[in-house]
Amino acid sequence: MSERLQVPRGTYDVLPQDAGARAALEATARRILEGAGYARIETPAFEHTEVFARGVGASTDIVQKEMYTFDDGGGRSVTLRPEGTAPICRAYAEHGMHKLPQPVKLWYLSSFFRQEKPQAGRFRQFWQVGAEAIGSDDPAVDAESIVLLSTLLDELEVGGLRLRLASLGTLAARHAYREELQAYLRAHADELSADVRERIDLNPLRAFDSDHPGTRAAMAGAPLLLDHLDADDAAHFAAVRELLDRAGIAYEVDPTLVRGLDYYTRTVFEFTSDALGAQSGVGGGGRYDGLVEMLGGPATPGCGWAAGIERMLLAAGGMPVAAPPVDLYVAFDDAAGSRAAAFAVADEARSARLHAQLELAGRSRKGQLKHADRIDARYVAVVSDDTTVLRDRHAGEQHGVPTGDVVAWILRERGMR
RNA sequence: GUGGGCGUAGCUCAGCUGGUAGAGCUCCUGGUUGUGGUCCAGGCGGUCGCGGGUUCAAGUCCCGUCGCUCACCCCA
Repeated sequence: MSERLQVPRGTYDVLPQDAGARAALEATARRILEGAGYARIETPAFEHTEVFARGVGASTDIVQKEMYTFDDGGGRSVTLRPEGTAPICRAYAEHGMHKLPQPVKLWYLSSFFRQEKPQAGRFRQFWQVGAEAIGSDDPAVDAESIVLLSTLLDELEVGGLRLRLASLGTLAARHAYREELQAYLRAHADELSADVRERIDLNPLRAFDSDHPGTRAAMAGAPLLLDHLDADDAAHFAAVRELLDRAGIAYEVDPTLVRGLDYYTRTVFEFTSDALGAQSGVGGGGRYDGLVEMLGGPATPGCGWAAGIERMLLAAGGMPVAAPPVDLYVAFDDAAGSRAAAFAVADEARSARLHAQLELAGRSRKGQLKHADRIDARYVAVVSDDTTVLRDRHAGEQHGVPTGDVVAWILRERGMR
């Protein structure tokens, strides 16, 4: 035997026993999002690398070290999509969707790829459901986005949820703040942990999350981005909060909430679950008012979110999904040469829209009946050329039926029930 | 990239101080039963992750390596 192959690191097979829960999640997402007027979109699994380099931001971890980038064979650099928002904004610009009624509301359920070291709730190919509303800067868009994700998580019974909310202001305000924070950190460098000190240039905001005592003390006096919003951004944030309050959505304002993609402006939010391990984020998103323009489209506001399928399923616990009912299981005696007759019965049953399964494993009579029990078939037909023994497993009775009449007999019985 | 834990049948796992592999479940067959479920018997299935080393002898000890997993970082 050759060496046994296995899936690449960070990927997994969705086996039949797990497919039901995923299908149920997809159905729930579809109902909620399409009910709110979102239409499904599917973009390619890979894009020109430029889409992410410009959209997600060249300085982010995603672009710097997590992308699967390769030559497409013709000298162009392409990248397996690491996230969904930039490709959708690329599509919005490419197809001139600014001429449609605004905002254009789109949802997706797709797989994404990041070259990270896998751990609980983190994979190299992972699935996200997401929603984007592009073309309006109304605070109601932000609030509606959050409410939709909140509804989805509630309906999926994702446990231990917490919602954190912040506003990043405009890109300009954010960059100005970043420099101010870096200056503050450098001024207090001797009070900070080595870890935080090393990251002043790369990720100064992380200093807020440190549990190092000296760092915590120093950060108590650090400037906060929320205090630096201009009047429009502050008003926008206040409006979003008011709508959430009226909708009865519980949240906490977290001035240190950062998201690792450069395109966010104004509102950002994240749902976490304490039912997960270290990767506690189940879903999050925010507003990205400059993104469409960065990708070559007209200046267009937008807002959206994405939630991890694996993490939602993990935090929701496995909800068992019933197997589809089997109406008829067609058994036969191969030694008696009844295979062809049985094959015809199964075929006819399926034409009549019955869920029918044919014996395919050469089982003994006992094995066939055991299998009928295992798949919980309503009827078992033991077929021979002329006469079939048709057993109603629920009623516990059986009849001899001419083989040609088996399907008609079942349909008639079912009509009478 | 760094660190912790783990790698024995499809699954869950036993194999004590080294002596050339076991159980339960699953699947299949036969018997029993009311033609299923129960019960009994049998069968399929493993180069003990891989490669070296020590030894008369290694799943069991030593070294290396690969894989899985959890955590750091970051994110969904």
